[in-house]
Amino acid sequence: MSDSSSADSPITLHLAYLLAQANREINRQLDARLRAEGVPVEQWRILKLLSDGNGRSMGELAENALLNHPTLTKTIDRMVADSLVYRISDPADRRKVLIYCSDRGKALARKLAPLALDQEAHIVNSYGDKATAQLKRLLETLIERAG
Amino acid sequence: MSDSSSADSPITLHLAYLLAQANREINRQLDARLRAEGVPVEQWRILKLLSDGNGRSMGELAENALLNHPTLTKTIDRMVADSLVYRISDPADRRKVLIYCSDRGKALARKLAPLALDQEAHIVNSYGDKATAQLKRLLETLIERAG
DNA sequence: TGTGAACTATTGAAAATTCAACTTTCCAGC
DNA sequence: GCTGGAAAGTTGAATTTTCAATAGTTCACA
Repeated sequence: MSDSSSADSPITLHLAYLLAQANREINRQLDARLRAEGVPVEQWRILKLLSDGNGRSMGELAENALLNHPTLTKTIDRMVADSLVYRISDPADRRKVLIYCSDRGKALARKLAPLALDQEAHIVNSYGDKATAQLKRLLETLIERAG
Repeated sequence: MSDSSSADSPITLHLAYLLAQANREINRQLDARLRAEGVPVEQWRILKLLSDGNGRSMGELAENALLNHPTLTKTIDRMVADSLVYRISDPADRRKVLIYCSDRGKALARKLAPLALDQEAHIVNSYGDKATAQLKRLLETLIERAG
């Protein structure tokens, strides 16, 4: 009988590798569009998260923007310097700092949103409506399980 | 009628975001296991790629290890310092540099492979055999289309 | 055969990220 | 009310990554 337990599959078939590869490619495309407007993807994510719901703590933002705390602190520093967002100490818990989008930040988010949607539309276009929906569903449940 | 074209979906539903999130989570888990052995994921990928086929050029490796050239050069520098791999100028094209795994590197790759497989096994276990296979298939074709 | 364009890899400076330590604030239990 | 431990954010040093420029090879073609 064949011994599949010792047949070590190439890394190109590992789930972790496939995810890294797909992520790299898709985010590279998105980054190219956004950088043409002078905005790195991390900042786009933050702007979009805030326009989905303004006024979030650093911890919440770090979690959702997929950044760890010190990185987020420094990214927010840059965005504050660019007047895209501002900090306000949370009156309900003064350990926390809440981040808000400025008008300038909101305007930028509105300008960038179509770029991101258009990129996704292009993918859906060449990849298929159903396949994309299915992929999203699978990713959502994977994240849910893994988290 | 409802105007779905202007309904801007939250970023948590964007494909690029879902991929980034899933990738972060799965790779975080893998990284935790590998770092316990003192090896960052990038180095694991390189070791595994070389054990799948020894003697690759920097360009080929960069492509497959999902690293850009200068980053790979410096990563290989570290691995050479640790005697995991070595460089040989390609006799057929002296612009190229071929990377080979040392015996030490091969031994490390053999030691690490079960960790990576075991992690995947855990995912398959909680996530389901079919769902995993389906996800992999979708990712493969997405990468193919996007590339 | 020799010249210039394209390709491969590396380098050094600049920028971003990470790690560990630190400050401030909150809260549970005494 | 105090006190000590936990939580939230920030900081500075060290590491890593990135960008732009460089050096060495190869190849097409005049």
